[in-house]
Amino acid sequence: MQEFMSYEEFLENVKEGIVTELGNCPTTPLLIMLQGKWKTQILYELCMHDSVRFGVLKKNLPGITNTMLTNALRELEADGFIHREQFNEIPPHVEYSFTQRGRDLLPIFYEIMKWGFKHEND
Amino acid sequence: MQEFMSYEEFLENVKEGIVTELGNCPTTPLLIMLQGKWKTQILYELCMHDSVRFGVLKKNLPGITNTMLTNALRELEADGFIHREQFNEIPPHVEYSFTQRGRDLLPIFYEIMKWGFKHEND
DNA sequence: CAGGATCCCAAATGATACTG
DNA sequence: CAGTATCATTTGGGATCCTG
Repeated sequence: MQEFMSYEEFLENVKEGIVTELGNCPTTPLLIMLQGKWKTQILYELCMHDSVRFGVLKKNLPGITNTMLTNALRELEADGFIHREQFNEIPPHVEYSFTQRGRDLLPIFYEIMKWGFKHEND
Repeated sequence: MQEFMSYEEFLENVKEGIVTELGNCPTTPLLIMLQGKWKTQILYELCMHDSVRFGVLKKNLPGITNTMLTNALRELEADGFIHREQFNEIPPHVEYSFTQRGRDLLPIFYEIMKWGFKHEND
């Protein structure tokens, strides 16, 4: 697998307008997949726990409804970011965790947090 | 100004569940500001040009309407990401460009592109 | 416990025509 | 050229009640 350009190369290419060649906005598909009011918060919660249950997510996301949480989880699963494991015990429960595809989002969240930190007083 | 933790520290903190302490999902405010069907595409276009005109944006974003483009630009301006400069010549035109706040989004876009590159064949 | 099924509403998006 | 104004439509989000 070929290496992706470094950030310095990226900046250089942007400066010269070369990045456009990479395609029609390669950022878009991911950003579309992350749209929806709760998805990024859910992913953030998953950053914090190796594995997390439906009920815990609901408790940690104040205001979310069953419907919204279920929909968001289903879509995140369909997009391959998270993994769902069902335990048919008594009482039954479900555990959600990152796939590798999902875990690879961490650098993005890191940069977003970094931005937030730098501009928190703007 | 205090330095933000390194990515290695970030991963370590995530692993230990410490990142939560930083606040209630510091990623959220930014992600909310970037919501809307066209905003990230517009910002991407701005990455490519130091300054870009309304008409050029409209041409490069196939399918966008005047209304949507105007709304998105107004909101991006209100959130401090872009700068609007009006030239009252004949014919009149308007140039949009990044503020520093907007330019600081570049590392995020870089990581998003990197993710897209890694997972383009998933 | 972890949802599924409905129904409803507000907001986001969009098409079209017009203007400083 | 760079928008406004208006109206129509789609979609996301949510409340409530029900179930394997």
